[in-house]
Amino acid sequence: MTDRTESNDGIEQLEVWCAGEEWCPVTTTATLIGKKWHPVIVHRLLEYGPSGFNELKENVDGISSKVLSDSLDDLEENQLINREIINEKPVRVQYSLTTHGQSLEPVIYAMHEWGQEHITNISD
Amino acid sequence: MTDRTESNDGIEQLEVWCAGEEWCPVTTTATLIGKKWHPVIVHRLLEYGPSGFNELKENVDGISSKVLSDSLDDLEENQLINREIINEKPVRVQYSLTTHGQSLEPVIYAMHEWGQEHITNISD
DNA sequence: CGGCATCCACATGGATACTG
DNA sequence: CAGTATCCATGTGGATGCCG
Repeated sequence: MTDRTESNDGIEQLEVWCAGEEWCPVTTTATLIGKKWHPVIVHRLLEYGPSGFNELKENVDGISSKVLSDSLDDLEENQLINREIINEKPVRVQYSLTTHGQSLEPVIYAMHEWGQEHITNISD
Repeated sequence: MTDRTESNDGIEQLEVWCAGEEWCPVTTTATLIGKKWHPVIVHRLLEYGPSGFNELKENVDGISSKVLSDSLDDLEENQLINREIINEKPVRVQYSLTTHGQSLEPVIYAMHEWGQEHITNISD
């Protein structure tokens, strides 16, 4: 399972990132943000900055309250975003990225770039 | 919804990637690979090169046949991977990345890097 | 070896309504 | 404004078995 580096026929130029490791960073990252809406939410927070709930709802292409709520919970649990009540009455909440969340920028950016370059020609 | 660029308080250094656009590349990319196993599968194909089904199954941390099969179908539909029968009897199938799939390398790599840097200190 | 079929539990997601 | 509650349809995932 681990000693397969010699069989990299044809892609030797590719650095073998985690061969022989017990856990895989890609797997773990995918577990955290490998959901349909998570990257989008992070992206919106990166792009528009700290946002309120409905503001986020508007910006994330027609996500429902429930799904957004669930996703935000999930992201907060994983310490990627911050939930802050900035006003009690009327209730005003602000979601922002934690340092952790902000550090995802390269990932999101890579996704964005890839999307721009490679998706239009698939169409559907 | 679109004229919010002036409210980017504090993150002006961030290029606004797709403000005002109808569709969002991040969303579309997330739709394609925003699943728990998809990035991992792509990663394994990047790392180990073309692989057979069970080989892939071994390398993707204990994924079940069904889920792997479904995922491969999905990825193939989206033209990210290639399914090639290289032997009829005994059956020998090889999955490899298409050009499209290979172009995901920066995305996967970004995920890998992020995982390495930021996950160990969350622990759980 | 490379799957697909089946069964079944559970998660996810949308719609709608309602609250403080 | 910021959600939660509820209902319900569909999706997803694991286990197991079987087949060429």
